[in-house]
Amino acid sequence: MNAPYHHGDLRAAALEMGMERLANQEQPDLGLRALARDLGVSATALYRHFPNKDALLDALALEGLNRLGRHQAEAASQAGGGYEGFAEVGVTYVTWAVENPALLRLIYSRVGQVDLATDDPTAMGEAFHQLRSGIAAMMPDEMSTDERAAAALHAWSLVHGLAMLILDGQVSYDPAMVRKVVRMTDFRAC
Amino acid sequence: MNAPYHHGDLRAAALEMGMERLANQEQPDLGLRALARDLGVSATALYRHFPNKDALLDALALEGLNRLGRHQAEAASQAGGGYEGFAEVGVTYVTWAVENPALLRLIYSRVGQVDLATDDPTAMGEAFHQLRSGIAAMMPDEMSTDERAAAALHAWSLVHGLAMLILDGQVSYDPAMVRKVVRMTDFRAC
DNA sequence: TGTACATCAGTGAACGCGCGTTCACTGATGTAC
DNA sequence: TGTACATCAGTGAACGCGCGTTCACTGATGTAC
Repeated sequence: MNAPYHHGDLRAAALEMGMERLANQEQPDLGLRALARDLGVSATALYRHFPNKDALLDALALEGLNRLGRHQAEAASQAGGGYEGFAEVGVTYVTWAVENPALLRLIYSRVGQVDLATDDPTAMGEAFHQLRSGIAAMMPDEMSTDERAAAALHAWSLVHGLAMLILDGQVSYDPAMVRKVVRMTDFRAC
Repeated sequence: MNAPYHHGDLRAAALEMGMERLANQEQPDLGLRALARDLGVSATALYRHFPNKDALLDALALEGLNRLGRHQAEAASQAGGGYEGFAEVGVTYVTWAVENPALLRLIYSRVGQVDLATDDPTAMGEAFHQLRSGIAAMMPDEMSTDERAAAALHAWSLVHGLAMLILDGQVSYDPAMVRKVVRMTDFRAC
């Protein structure tokens, strides 16, 4: 656990503590009062930095999505192009999900709803768009735009579904199995 | 809405009303008190039929899983064998999920946790096992047992992931797109 | 340099909410003799 | 046939909980003159 908040940027401290809480949970349930308690601060203090709880959760989800995006981008650059790189990035997605279950759930639960109240309603959509286009960019060159979109959605669905099945306890996490299952998607051959 | 409960089997009425509530929600949040209110019955009355809220939710999840299983089995028998049947069953899974978002979420959220308190803790595991083996049975004959398991997991992950992305509002529901994406998994060719 | 004032991040008390669960109870139904 | 009794599905009141949010407030910090 972090040290309780003393002085400084409470907004940053709240996000940090929130991320830490999420890192130690399976479910993304996060209470504003509980978080304030962790910070050693009154619940109302948080209202100086977030208009309401939703905004706090949105900020956490956005931060999480950015981390995921960075992680994926890094994996993509390290793995190089071609099929090997593509498969590696897919495995990386599942691994990250397994390591950040509550955060992944929070991300996907927050993006769906339209949040016109948030100061930057498009931020998360933007971040997701990057994630998606990152996937699409790894498709074989000879594909048409439509084919790329479908193939990207296929790949995203596969790794996301596999991750969710593992997070929900349907499938035990086995890196070798993940690798094997991900590599069964191969757009070159077919 | 159903008519409020008058007399008869309250347990059955509660399950029915619960299923109806879930059918009209996006999220699987279901309160014991709220359900009792819908039934026109005191909250405590439900304790005559369920030991606690968890048992109620488990019963609903089990019922939902059975419905899903029946739906999948029916689709499998109608679609016939071979690749066409396999792909059709996959599309059916996604369609059912889109039509029963809260119920699907409830199912997957309940199965994970070990519920030793429940009178039949293995019931859901059993039902899921059937779902899984139903998928595995559709794999090409020439596959080894290991290959079948991996291929079944791949197929399950794909449709489940696609369904979740749609339920979470990441991807708009487009039957033609679903069909296209599902059919990109083809274990014959590769 | 000192004083008046605005700003603003924090506080604690309070509101109202819905929840799961417990408790002692009532009243109808069925059964034994 | 009538009476005593057990069973059991329901009731309403109450407990304690944690939550998100509001309100009027305090006290430190910085700035203008």
